[in-house]
Amino acid sequence: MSAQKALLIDANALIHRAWHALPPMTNDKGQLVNAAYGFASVMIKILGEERPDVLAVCWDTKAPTFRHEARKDYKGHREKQPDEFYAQIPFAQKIVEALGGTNVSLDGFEADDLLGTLACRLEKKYKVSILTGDRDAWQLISDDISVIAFKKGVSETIIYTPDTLEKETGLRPDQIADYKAMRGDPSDNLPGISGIGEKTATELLKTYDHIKAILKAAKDPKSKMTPSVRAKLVSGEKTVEEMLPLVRIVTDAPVKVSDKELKRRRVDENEVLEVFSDLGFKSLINRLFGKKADKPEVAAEKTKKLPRQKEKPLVGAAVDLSTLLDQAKSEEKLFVYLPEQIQTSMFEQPAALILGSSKNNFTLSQADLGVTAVKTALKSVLEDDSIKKIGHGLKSFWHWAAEHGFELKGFGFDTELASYLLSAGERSHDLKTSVGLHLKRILDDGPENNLNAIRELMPVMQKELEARNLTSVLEQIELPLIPILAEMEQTGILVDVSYLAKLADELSREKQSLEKKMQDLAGESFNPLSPKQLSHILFDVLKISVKGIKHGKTGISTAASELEKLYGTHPIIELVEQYRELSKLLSTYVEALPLQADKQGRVHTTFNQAVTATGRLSSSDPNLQNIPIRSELGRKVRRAFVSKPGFVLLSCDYSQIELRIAAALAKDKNMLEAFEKGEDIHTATAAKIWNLKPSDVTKDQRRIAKAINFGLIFGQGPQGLSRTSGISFEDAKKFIARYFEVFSGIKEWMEWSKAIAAKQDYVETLFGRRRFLPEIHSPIHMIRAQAERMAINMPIQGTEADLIKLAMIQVADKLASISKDAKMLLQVHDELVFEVPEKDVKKIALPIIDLMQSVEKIGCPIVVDAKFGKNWEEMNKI
DNA sequence: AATGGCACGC
DNA sequence: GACGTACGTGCCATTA
Repeated sequence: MSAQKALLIDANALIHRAWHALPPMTNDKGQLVNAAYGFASVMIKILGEERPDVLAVCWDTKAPTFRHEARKDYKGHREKQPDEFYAQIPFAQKIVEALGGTNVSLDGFEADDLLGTLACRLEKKYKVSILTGDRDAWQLISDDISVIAFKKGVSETIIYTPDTLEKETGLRPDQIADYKAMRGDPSDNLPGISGIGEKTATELLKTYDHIKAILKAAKDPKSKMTPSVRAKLVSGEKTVEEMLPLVRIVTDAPVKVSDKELKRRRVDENEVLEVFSDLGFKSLINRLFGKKADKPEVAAEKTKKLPRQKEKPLVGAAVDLSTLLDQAKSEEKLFVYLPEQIQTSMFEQPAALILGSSKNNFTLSQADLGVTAVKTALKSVLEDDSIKKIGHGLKSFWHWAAEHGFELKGFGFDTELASYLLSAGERSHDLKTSVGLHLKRILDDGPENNLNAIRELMPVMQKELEARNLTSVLEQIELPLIPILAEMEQTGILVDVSYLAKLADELSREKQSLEKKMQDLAGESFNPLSPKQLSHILFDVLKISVKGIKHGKTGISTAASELEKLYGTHPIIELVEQYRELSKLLSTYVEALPLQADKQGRVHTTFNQAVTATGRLSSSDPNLQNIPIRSELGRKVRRAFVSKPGFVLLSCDYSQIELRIAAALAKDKNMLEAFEKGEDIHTATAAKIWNLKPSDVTKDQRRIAKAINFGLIFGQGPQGLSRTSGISFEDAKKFIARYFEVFSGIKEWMEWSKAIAAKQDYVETLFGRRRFLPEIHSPIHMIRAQAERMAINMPIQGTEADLIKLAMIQVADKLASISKDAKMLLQVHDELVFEVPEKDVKKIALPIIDLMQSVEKIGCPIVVDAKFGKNWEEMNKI
């Protein structure tokens, strides 16, 4: 039997947060109830999550505490809140009672001390969690006591155990009081030792373990402390000793309540109903009991005036679950909405689910999900491929389903993806925006309204997709891709955490030595990551010549491309570049990745399917599509991505895919010919430009040809070419002219693409995915030119995206049939990464290569290179 | 919290 | 006469 749970709450912290976080809300009696409302909302949420057996809610009292007596100015500058705030405290206390909890307070002690006392007492019998806003409670943490803290606002929480505390602060719970005594606490008006801040205090505790040892060492002239720190400590000793009893949380306050009294009582629904309806909290009633509130619960003072929903659709009437699921079965479709998707604050519904048929809705509560019969019924529908799911962002729903033990099947329509296909490049494809754009009205808040909006949006969007020939892109590409991406995200990729720790050590040391070298050169200390400070050092202090250097809005640019021009003028330039690279790799990858890994050491990215303007995926949290590869140092980072024992990573990438697509779209004879012969494309290009035999092409000529080939994909001009390949503007112009003579098909296609963009306002990929380019008509040259480059790039990049997405669908299917252990892990635009059993690499790689190459006949041969290895850096060709 | 600058990938 | 290669994400410093 698992241990019983006790939940202790710092009520003052909670209600203060709610008071500040929420706009004024008045109920129908004219009472201000925002703080009580927020308090209740968080209580409900946390009780649902924790389900504690003991619930004690601790309050400060008005009476001065021993701390005030010791220091007259304790918490001296705390702002007094208006009476409307204090009036809500009794409301909150009533709520606690109704929810089966016990209010605890004691004159002369703060809530913290009561938490400490109760935690220590209950720890023997219960797993104790303390919900609080401030860090003082960290000192109470133990193996059996954890602290739940609010992260931002109150919507997210973070749980501290001895381990996580150590990780975040480097300190043990018993060092927290010492820390605070030295550092002080501005919010309590406690001074601490002046000159000892966060860093020094932590360092000292790490070195000397506790305050006594620190003070002792401070008096020892032979100690390793710097003289200034020593001096500060010696003069601050008295303050510290005065502080210590104040910062220590009391664990033996004379609290009278017995353990038995603290046991959570059965919640009397009628009592809750009475308290909440008395306060006017209709939505909370709704949340708890699933009953419908007729009106918005409280008349919030709206800051914005919004037109309301035009008319309430004649759907959405509530029915019971089995009726609804039967309807779904016979209609072969099911509308779904996950309320947490739009959870913007703590005050909305906790995780539950709304289901809909064509005419009815059913709201599933968290509690419903605990019922076996409900789960069974749900499973038969969610896992039925023939019952098509319709929702907004079905990938999230897949994850939700997986967490609850369902394998979601049947992807019928996704309003988010539809919105993306209809207007890729829009910043947001959220439901509110879609409703505004396609239904021409404002979406009212509330999960049911959201589900109803999805139901209303679908036919409208289907028509628009049909009109733009985008139905097949949705049905053949985007919808089937959903479960594949979801599974890749769920699987994650293994990172070698201990290797990264070593690397972090090595790089930090290197970073410090660079810092020192730069300081010596500059003669003063500065932050090389601050463009302002850096440019001051370079151009004012060191007086490096600035000829030909760009001036940005804020001053002289210090971007790498600009610093390159200063190469050789001063040794510091090189160091700055190294320093930047190092910091970037450290902060973005080496230090960040281990924090993102799960217990098995795997990191799970999110593949965003509705972000890019061209149809590509993007990856975030963490972004695994920009793992370094080019520099020596970067490859060290890449090495951290590894396969699990007995497996290897397999990487299959499309070779020169964008250029092949360009050749195919343009039907350019010469370029297609080069690809058909299987020649090295850049050498072949050079050979054709300069009328040479391929074997006579020099390295430099190949390099320039390669630069032009790349430039083509981006719509680059002579200026760009001269910059990227280091040739003169005049030469660049000549080469480009010659290039277009040889590859006249390419030139013609580029002109055609710009023209077609101007004619129809959009361009499209081989599969019909569109990007709208209204700027193509701009009278401003620069804007128009930009749109023209997009008109060239999008069909190429977008076709690539379509191709690899189609390949992923086929490969995922194949993979399932040839190996149950092999997994697809990542997509990096032209590359797919798999984790496969070591012994089966070839058996698996060959069909994958085959599928990727033959996914669509585009009129140009498609070639896939495959490599495998124990990590993502050292890989061998297959 | 939002913005600009910079750096990483394809 | 001017003319800055497409598409992304994340970190840091700065400003508000």
